[in-house]
Amino acid sequence: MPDPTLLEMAIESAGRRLTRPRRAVAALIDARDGAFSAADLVADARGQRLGIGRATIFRAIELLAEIGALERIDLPTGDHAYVPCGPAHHHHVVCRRCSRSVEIGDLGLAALARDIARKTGYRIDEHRLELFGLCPDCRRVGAPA
Amino acid sequence: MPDPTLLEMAIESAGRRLTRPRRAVAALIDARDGAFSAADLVADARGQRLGIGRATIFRAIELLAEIGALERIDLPTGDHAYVPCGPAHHHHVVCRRCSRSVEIGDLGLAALARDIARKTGYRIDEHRLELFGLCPDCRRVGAPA
DNA sequence: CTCCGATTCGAGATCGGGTATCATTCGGAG
DNA sequence: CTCCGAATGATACCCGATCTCGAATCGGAG
Repeated sequence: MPDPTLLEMAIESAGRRLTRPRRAVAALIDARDGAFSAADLVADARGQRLGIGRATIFRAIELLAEIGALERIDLPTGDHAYVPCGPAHHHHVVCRRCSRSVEIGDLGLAALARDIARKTGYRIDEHRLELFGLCPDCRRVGAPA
Repeated sequence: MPDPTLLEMAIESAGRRLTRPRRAVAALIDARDGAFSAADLVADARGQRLGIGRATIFRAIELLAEIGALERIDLPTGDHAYVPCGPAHHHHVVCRRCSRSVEIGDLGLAALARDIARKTGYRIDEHRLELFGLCPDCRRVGAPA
């Protein structure tokens, strides 16, 4: 197994077993380069006749999300998708056509959250910012939708 | 029908029929004062022996969301919930204990989005910011969780 | 007020993402 | 190499949400 991927290393350094099915799921995710749904991975696995069980794929996604190598985002449609990402606090910009996403840093949001906390009296524990649009490639190629 | 509620007026002014089941759903929502799930409304309706069909409740929610009187938010758990709200662009702060929510204005987010667009090259069409925490009441009452 | 067509409803089937169960297999520490 | 708990996979199941379709309702025209 040359060239252990980032996802594989993340699993290992989290002290979880690096099993064949998990490697396979990691490979599927790497092959995707963008946000994907659980159903996408299930379809990919079936298409490649990997003998990966449906439940295993969901469990692998759950695991990767737990260790912070994956994050669930909520599409404007209400569907769930997942994006691979690093451990630091950040947010995502997702292309609504090709699903490629980039991470962006905090960008002053923490300060904004504090501001909101002060104004509303709420204690803010958690926030989520998601941005959707067209990536540079899709802007060029497609109609400006 | 004295005292037409905001939700009912929203339906009417959108040119949609103001039917009895829709009024009933609007009343259920008004009685809730906070974020709720579709399942909550279904349970409420059953509890009150309103003869409202399941599908009708979902359709009413969909309608209210379409006309902007309701907005779907995505809880950190991945579940969907809905909050009644006005038509202007805004975001929500939701109490994770009692589900009461307050709207907050744009607060410079549009500018932030423009900034992000410039940095990433994406064309940002849509963004969503959701904040979760404890409302003032729940801060006082409960343990500081 | 009455009538009529379009809209909306209600009941139930169905769909699809996600989870639970459980016997079997596997990773990897020792 | 052995061994045991973690992980797997097949399957059944759960539940939120949607689809279908005949029946009931709404509300504007007359």
